[in-house]
Amino acid sequence: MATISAETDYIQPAVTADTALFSVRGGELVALTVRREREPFAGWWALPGDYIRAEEALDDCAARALAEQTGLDAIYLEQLYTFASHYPGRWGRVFNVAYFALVPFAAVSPRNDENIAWQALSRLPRLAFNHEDILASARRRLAAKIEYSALALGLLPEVFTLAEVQAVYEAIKGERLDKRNFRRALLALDQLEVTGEKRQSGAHRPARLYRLREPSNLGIIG
Amino acid sequence: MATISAETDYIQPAVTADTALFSVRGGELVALTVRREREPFAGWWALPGDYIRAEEALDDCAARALAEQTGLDAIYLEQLYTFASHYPGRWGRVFNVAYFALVPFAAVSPRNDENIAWQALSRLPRLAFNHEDILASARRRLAAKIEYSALALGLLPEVFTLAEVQAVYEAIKGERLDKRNFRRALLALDQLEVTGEKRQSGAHRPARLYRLREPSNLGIIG
DNA sequence: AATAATAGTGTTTTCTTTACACTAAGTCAA
DNA sequence: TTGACTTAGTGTAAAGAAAACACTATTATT
Repeated sequence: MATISAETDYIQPAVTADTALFSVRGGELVALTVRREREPFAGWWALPGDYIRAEEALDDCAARALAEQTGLDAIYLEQLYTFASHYPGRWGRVFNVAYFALVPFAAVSPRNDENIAWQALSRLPRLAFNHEDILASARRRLAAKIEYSALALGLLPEVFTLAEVQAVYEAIKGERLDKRNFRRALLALDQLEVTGEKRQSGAHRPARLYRLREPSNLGIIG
Repeated sequence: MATISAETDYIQPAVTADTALFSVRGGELVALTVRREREPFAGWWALPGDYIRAEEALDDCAARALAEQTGLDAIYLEQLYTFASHYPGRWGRVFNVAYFALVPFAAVSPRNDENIAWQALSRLPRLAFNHEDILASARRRLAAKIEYSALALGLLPEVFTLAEVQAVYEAIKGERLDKRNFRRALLALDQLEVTGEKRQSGAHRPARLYRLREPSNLGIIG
């Protein structure tokens, strides 16, 4: 029987944690990218991420990179998949431990930094490394998860209309939903409450505004 | 804005692919373990796995380790989660990319090697490294996946009775299932066919034997 | 005052899931 | 050879979940 291979045989790769961060802007699903400053792929758009440090936990690395590069803090991150890739020359072997998360659009956009941008998934630019693969994989996971969880509530701003929530779900699932069935199911989650305020957005009846009842445990479901 | 950290800052860890391999023996869920021959944890039971080699893909590494250590070949492996751990001394940082898979019990048991053993999950010995955590995580994934897929059909031998399939599902889910409902749902998957043979196993009516219709695409579902 | 646009609301139908009990076919022992 | 025992095998009814479906309400605009 073969055993654990000889020590000379295994390699010493670099490990990164990279996050596919989703939001919805104008009913369209978007992902956050940051512009790389150094080689390789200097100047390219990439997912926020960093090399892991000695003694650092994977989750912590993903959270730290996100905080450093985007200012986002303390959001729910879920590990997605680990990708192995190989780059010629001195960069060598890289393992990407991919994470994904959802945030309200407003959580990042105020920071008007040219090196951070939301990209619509429907017209994504080329990304550095294998980040396009990571993003595609995260998008599939997102669509699958949303089927059986209240996960997408994490995408919402402070207050919102039910039509806006429906737009988020439709953007993620890529299909139209029935208004009455959607509202019934959403309210049955018992996570929303009415604010009493209304929002006027055109020459028509204004919509009631809602807020999340308990912002704490979102995304844990499922 | 902070950027990708300095090159001196990141570390060069070891990366392994380890597989939680499940089967069912006598209606009980079991996992395959191999005995470690070298330090650290020499003599302990561990999950089959190995350090990844230069240029090797993660999936290939998991498959190779499994083939070398157990003789199993060409089974469906699904990546589960990546764990980071740290061991004092010269072993340093290790990342375990965990996989999980299901096989018919007979696929491994004939090989009567003292250094390979199926362990009942209900009375698992201490395992090397963080392999108990990996196994616990894999068991949760298994239970979740089986809810909405035909995954557990991968656990079956060449031919089998419906009662045996039900025992597999009951072992994984940890609850009793209704015989009629189970059979109806199972046959509705349209993956089984009758062999025409029967199996006598006691002083009672013999059971019809079934086989898988298309052994190829199991586990892909869900 | 009429028009246009989105907000908001229940019921019916269909499908899925669950609960539930008896007959069939074999072995074994008296 | 017959009765007792054991597991195999089968259908239907009820409950619950999901899907289909259309009209009234409220505001701005002209």
